[in-house]
Amino acid sequence: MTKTRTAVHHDASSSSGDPQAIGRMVTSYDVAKLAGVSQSAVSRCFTPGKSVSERMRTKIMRAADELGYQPNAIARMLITKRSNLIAVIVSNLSVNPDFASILSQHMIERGLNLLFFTLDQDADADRAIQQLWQYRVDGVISAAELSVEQIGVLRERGIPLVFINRLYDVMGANSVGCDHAEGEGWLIEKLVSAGHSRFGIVAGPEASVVSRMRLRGALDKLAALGCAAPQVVHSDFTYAGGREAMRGLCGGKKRPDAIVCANDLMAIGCIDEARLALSLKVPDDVSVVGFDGYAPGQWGGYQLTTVRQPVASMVKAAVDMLVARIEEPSMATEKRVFSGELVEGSSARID
Amino acid sequence: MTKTRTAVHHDASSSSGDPQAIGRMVTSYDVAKLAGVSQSAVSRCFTPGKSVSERMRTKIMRAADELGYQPNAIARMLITKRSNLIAVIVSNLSVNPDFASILSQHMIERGLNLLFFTLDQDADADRAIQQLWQYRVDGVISAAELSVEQIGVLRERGIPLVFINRLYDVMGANSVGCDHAEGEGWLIEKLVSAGHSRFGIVAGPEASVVSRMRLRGALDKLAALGCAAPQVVHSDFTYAGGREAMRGLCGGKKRPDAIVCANDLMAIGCIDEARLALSLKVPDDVSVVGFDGYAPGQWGGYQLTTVRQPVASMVKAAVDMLVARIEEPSMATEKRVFSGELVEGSSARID
DNA sequence: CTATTGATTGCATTCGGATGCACTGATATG
DNA sequence: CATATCAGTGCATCCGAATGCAATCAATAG
Repeated sequence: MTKTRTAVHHDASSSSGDPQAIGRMVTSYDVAKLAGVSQSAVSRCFTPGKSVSERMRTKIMRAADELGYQPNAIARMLITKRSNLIAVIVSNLSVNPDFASILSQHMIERGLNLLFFTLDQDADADRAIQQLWQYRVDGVISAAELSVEQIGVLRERGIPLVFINRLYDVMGANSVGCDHAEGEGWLIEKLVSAGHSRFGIVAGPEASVVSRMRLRGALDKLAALGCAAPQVVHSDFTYAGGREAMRGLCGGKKRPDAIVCANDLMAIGCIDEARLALSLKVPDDVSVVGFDGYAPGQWGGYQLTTVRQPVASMVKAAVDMLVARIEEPSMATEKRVFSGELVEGSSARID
Repeated sequence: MTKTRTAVHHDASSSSGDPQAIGRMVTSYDVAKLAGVSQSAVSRCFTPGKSVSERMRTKIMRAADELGYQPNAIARMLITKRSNLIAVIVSNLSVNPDFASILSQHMIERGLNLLFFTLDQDADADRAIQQLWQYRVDGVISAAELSVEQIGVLRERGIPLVFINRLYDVMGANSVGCDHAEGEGWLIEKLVSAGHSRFGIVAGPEASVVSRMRLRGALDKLAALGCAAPQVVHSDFTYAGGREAMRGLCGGKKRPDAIVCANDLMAIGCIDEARLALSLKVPDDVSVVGFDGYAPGQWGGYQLTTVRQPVASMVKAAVDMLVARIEEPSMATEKRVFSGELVEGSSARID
């Protein structure tokens, strides 16, 4: 039986006059045939940690090289039930551009590959979850918000999940994040102690968890320091949104002397609006602070005072946590919270 | 035999006291058993275009829903030899941040999924190629430069490849790109006809194909218009690199009156350097133009004159071309070149 | 010299869905 | 009424690598 099969394989591969020319895949049987060993031997040879004699290894490797053989990950996945695939979910407005790049490096080091999903519409999340399940990914890293139901689906199916930059209090949702409230508190402290008293806050969308945490941090600190309640407007995390928000905040009679933005991009918008449209000097007339560590915020024209999120540490932690969970599924749910790093730029008057 | 097998499956799944709780996967056999039909029927039911009666379809679908069945893409891939996976290769400095997002949308529409590779080190490219081959991706879109050997490997293995934003003249390399030379020519024309005569060019790295094409376009047009040879410096496509290049160009006695940058980010760096360090007015003292359509370039402070690459069209074309090639592998190699769109901002004096 | 141990190796089976083939009815045609 | 046609269906097999088990063989121990 096995012999027949091997023969068939050989026949097929030797009929190289195949016009389609895509050439039948080289399989472990082909290598086995050429090396004069069994298919099992070839398989073991390509599976780290299996016992193979040196003689056999070199024989097989020579044959494999000659044929250009690479194990078929698909077939391997089917039997081992390990795909070495990690699904990464990002929403279009989320995150840092180099997030994907950093993540990718960590994956490479661990021999994992990235199945990438972006969410533009709400329906996309369900589709993504369906797809990643069909591909039997080993785990999921999400930089986008998911509904409780969606998290539940992953939980039921036993797919390890780690949120990055979103701290959830949903059962089974591991997460890695930045302490938004703490960082926002630092900014407020700095601003208050430098004498600012009329605060304007440009928050993100009401639905954004991240925005809510940052807002809460700011409000709590202001209250703790006995400051007057700030003027709060909600925007959309974009540059244009920041400009518009600034226009709104400075329209009234008592213009704020400090603007606290939920992210750097909006802060940049605020600065541009202040300088270009409102003829205000930053930071002399108004201080502006952001949150994130978005690279353009550090350009010469802005030099934003902000809290930089430790993206590299967060990504590393997320991958570590995910891998740990894959290897030990019963692990307890865990949150890892990193402090941000205060960046004192010249966009705010803080002595 | 089949019955035995089905029975085994059922036994396993009914022993739900399983502590590991990851719960055996639900297979088409389970669904077939519950619906009282054959496994083939279930398979046909989930394969578009196969003939199944309405009665059977509803029966099967009900059973599938009840068990939460989703076909296992891995097993399907193994037999159909179609993974519905597209590898996307980007180098860390390449491209537009929203490139991935746009691409993802097109993929979703076609039922394809994205296997994502970023190249940070040179060795990464070979690793990526090895991996994507192991996963038997249906095709590759590369926004990074690959060596002729690497392209050759893909060709030999019959994996369709489309470059995006890199036009190659290598056999078998399909590509989609922007007409860099043309766009650069437009910019030069505008600048010359507005009276600029002393040109400084900030090119990208010498090795960058894109940079070379843009440089060539500028030089050719300048020569065609009978202008004096410009001063050319090579930089690295970064903000800091742009600033440094500007410092270099303006160090001599005869300062250029127009700076042509190989991308927008460097142009932004040039503008900041001019304004903040050299106390030059842009565009009064010096005009600066870029290339790309990088969003921050359009912020109020910069309003860059540039050529916007039609990213959306390019991505769509790349996906179309790739899909066509997957379906008809013998298709001739093709290049699709899009014209950019001239954006006349206020960073250059062009009347 | 024989028994024991442990490292290699091959065989047969398995993963889960797709599909060629043969078979069943039912409808359409002459 | 006999026959051609065809949509539906089940059976058996296949895709390509991993692995439990048994067999083999060499080396060490007694």
